[in-house]
Amino acid sequence: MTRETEQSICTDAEWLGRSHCERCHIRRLMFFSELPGSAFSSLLKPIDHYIHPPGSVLYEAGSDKQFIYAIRRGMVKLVHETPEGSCRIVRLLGPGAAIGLELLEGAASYHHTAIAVDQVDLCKIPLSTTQQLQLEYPALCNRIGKQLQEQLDLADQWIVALSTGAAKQRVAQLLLILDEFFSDDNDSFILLNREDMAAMIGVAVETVSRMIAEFKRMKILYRLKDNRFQCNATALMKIIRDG
Amino acid sequence: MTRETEQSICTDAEWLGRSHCERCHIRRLMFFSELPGSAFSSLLKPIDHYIHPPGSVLYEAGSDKQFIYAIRRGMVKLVHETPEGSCRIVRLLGPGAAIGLELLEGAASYHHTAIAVDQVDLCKIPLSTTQQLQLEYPALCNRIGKQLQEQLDLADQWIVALSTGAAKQRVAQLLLILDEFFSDDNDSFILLNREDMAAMIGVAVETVSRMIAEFKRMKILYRLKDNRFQCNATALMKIIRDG
DNA sequence: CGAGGGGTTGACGCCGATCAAAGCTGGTGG
DNA sequence: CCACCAGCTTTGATCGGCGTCAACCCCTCG
Repeated sequence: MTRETEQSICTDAEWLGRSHCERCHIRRLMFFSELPGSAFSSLLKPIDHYIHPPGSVLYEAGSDKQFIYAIRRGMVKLVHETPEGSCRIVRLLGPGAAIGLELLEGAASYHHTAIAVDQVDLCKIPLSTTQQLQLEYPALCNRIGKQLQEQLDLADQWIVALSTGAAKQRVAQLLLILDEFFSDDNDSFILLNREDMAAMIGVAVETVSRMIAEFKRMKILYRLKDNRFQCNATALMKIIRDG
Repeated sequence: MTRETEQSICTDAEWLGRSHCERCHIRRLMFFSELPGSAFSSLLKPIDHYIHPPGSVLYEAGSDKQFIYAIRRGMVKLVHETPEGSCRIVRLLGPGAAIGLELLEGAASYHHTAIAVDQVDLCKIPLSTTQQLQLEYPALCNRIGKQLQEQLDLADQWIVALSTGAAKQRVAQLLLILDEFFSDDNDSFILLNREDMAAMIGVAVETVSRMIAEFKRMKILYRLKDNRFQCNATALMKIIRDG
């Protein structure tokens, strides 16, 4: 457990050990919140707990791995890569979200590439384990349905907020999302790099840079420390409304 | 049943009568495909069958109706309207799809406005009926999960294909989608009006018109009869690749 | 100290939004 | 049956926003 504070910069995930779901302190957030603690005693395959450094690939689109992941900490981006090399980020997920759920609905392989944005802490759940639990506890189905519905809502929001309107408005919407869903105790959030932001809203890197720089000059966006930022949500909403 | 061929132009739905799920000839496509025929004998509330003329509103975002709908025939658009009056279409659904599923996952109201694009034929399922069946037949859960996953995949495709790249490429992608998912026996599909297409890909009506007109001149898109069209998929894919 | 990667800024040209006007088409009523 | 109208589509002209290329800055790391 002393490893928890380490963060080596390598592309391999760090194995933190077996997950102890029955005494997981964030289980109510998580995928298995419906289950009794006793459910985990008879699992055929273990659920493991890993830590991934920023930028590491959790899984690749099309690969046929057999794991679902539950995010405990950090941000994960789901990326769609076109054969021509350009890529578009279709979702940004944080603690409590589960990824790779398409495997449960019969997909032969992952539909996206999943990449850690910052340091990510997650539980790796064998597909067969979920299926086993699903048979024993039908209530787990509701949890899966809820996860899917939440991701569907996020995808719709992505279309409406991040893929519509002028570049300035999209950047403003993105900042509001970071502020709302990814801010910590002191209401500050990590400002993603320009490339990621560009891939989220579908504009050029330079355009994002210009908008962010302008927001900084206007004091609508300001640094707290390191790359933690705060924003003036009211001003951003005004920009989204009035253009 | 003689009413089936009628199509009065009014905003009210035409009631066709009780659905007979146990002998529905497209049930394997539908929401209740997992259930035995006997499941429908003890329903507390009826499942009704309606026909809606083009343009009629099936339900409005935010309203708290208590029905889920299964599409039997026709196309339905899910629309997000901004307070400023502009709107964006986030999904286009056809036979076999179910809409209003967010009610099952605890949403207090519909997340979108649903509007019939052409003549739509659907089953109106009371929320309580689905919940009742879900208790009796946990397998229904899988079906719901599958529906949600399919819609999530559609939403992701919407982001990647219809909200990314130049206007010409987006229109090409849209035509490919219409060709793939909404074409009938003779491989022809209904060409949506320019306003709807514009709301799908997030560009101006005039721009869509220019692109469509250009495709017609290039013989990549050609009318079969009325407003049924065919397209040259290979040429469209080339445009998407090369710009 | 130099190299390299990410961020910022400038210059320029093109795509697409906007406004305006002119076809087209189906429906209505005389 | 034809004239007319309303709504949709097409096309043109113009202008601004944004993509592209390039230079430069700043910070980190070797």
